[in-house]
Amino acid sequence: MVFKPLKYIAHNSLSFTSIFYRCKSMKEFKQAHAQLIIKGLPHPPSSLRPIISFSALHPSGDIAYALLIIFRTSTPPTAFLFNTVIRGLARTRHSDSPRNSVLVFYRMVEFDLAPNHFTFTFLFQACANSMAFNLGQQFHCMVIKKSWVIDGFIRNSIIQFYSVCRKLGDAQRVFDESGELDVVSWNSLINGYVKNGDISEALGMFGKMPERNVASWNCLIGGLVRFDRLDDAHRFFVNMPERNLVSWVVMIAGYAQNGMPMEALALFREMQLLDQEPNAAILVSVLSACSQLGALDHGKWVYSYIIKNFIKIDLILSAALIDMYAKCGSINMAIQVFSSSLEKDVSAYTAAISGLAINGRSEEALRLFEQMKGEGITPDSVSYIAVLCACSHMGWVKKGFCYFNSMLDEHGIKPELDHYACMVDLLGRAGMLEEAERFIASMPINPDNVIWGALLGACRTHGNAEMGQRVGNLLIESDQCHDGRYIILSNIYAESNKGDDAEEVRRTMRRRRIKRVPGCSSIEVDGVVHEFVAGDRSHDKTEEIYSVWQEMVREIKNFGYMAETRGVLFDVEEEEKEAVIGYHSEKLALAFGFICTEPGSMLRIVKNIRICNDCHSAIKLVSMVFNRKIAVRDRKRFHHFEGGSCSCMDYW
DNA sequence: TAGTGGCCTG
Repeated sequence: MVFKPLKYIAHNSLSFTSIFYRCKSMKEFKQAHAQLIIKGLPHPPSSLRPIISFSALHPSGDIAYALLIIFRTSTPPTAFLFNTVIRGLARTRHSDSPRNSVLVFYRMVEFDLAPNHFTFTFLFQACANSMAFNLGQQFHCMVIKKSWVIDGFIRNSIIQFYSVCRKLGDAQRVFDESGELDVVSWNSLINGYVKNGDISEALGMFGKMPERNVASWNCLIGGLVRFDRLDDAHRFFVNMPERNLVSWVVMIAGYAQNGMPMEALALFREMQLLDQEPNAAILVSVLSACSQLGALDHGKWVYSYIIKNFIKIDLILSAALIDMYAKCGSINMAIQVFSSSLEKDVSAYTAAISGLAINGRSEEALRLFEQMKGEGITPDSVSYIAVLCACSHMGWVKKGFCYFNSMLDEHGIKPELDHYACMVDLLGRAGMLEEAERFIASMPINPDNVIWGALLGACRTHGNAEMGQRVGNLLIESDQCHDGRYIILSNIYAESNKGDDAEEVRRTMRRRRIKRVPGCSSIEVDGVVHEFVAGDRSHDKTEEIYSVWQEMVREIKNFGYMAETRGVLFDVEEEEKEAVIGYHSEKLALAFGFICTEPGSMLRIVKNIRICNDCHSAIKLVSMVFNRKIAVRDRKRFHHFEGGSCSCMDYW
């Protein structure tokens, strides 16, 4: 190991103290400390303080080292030093931390050092951070029994502790019994109600607060976001007297995590216009919004912002970047970010594996999965979703089952509903419908509608009307509000020439007032995301879009394009059916892309539902005839069209 | 992000 030489040579303990304060990492720090020891210099209290503070509190610190110094040096320890170690343990959200905090606390007592206000605040924090209810309760009893004066900090730590442990009755009692409450007491309790699922109580308390600070508003906004009340959250956000970085994080992350990526980006833009510097947490949410939208230009901008501003790419940010590039269809860039990360954890690997899988590079995905295991990184339940997804996209049934079985056998990971859904998808796509149904029957947990939905989709793909009808009706009755299942069932009927049954399903849908979520495609041009629905005429360039597409159709018809009208329900002439599917949203987005971009450049389209057969074959031909690379991301995966073929090899 | 410290919001 190579150590950088010390910049300053110290000759007495006091000058060492100033060196300790300048250290940037634990490695550097230990090197300086070693010099002090080698020189045989003493550890006066003034030099012990920075030694313990650094080792116990610095992000690269080493709490065991701090304890070793306390116990091994001849200088008698002080309550401050013990408090610092307890504080360090309380902050680390590690499962051992409360137990270790208590052990350190007992050693402190053994040294005849009396705990003080700081000690208890840190101990309650440790218990809260690790949800150690019994332990925290014992400390609460101890404080009362010893008639310890409970100051504002201790009281608030106790309220916070009970709130975090979801013991709202206890938290409320401490709150009610205290004569002197401050804004932090209110915030802790409000947050307790939010985390406990009681948003109305939280709102009520917020209304009654004698004074509020920015954290009070943030607590409430965070609560509303948790309850999917994004509009209410935004109203509070707009009206709050002042905002801090956390306010922006709460709101932007709220949008990004609730499927409102456009709103997340709009708010991020507002933040920039106000010259507010984003932090890594905000950039992670912005990247997630870019992933959802497939907005590669926005994502690239975030990446260059990170580089330009020397923002540290930690494990979370690195996984977010990999995910963004992969979900925007730029898989090579995703792999580049992955390869250049110095540190890789299971999330980074999983983002890369899943990225390769959805981009049709399943072999590499599985190779990377094996490499990850080879590096000694244990896969988690999410990695297995990515792996099963890779198998499913290629129809690798046998391999899929091998991995599925290895989850429990090799890593003790119990398959969850998502994994079973992947397996049903794998069997269903491969046309093994009977096997898929038997697999569902053999599941040790109750199958949910996602699983039956996967089977229903497969019934349509493989034209099994009998099973489709059975599964479709079961699904529709168990969840009457899901529009997609009605559509698939009616399509199954339509495709097996049962027009009356198909129409009946549509009638039921209308009777139950089920609103159909429209198929919607977006394309990003010059950093602006343009959205289209089927038959959309709302765009400024509508006339041009339609005429360009008609021209393109004429062209590809010369190369054998025939409109695939099998799935179109309406009882109309063939020509009209062509018109219905002729303006699917992805086709409009594609035509718009042709208008606005240079010939030969790549086009990226994102669709909210699965691409239909007709669009798939039309775009294949467009890629060949017009010599364009076109990437279409549908609900499940990417289709990379080039030279007349698709990366999915027509298996999707 | 550590300097005799502590409670609330991500």
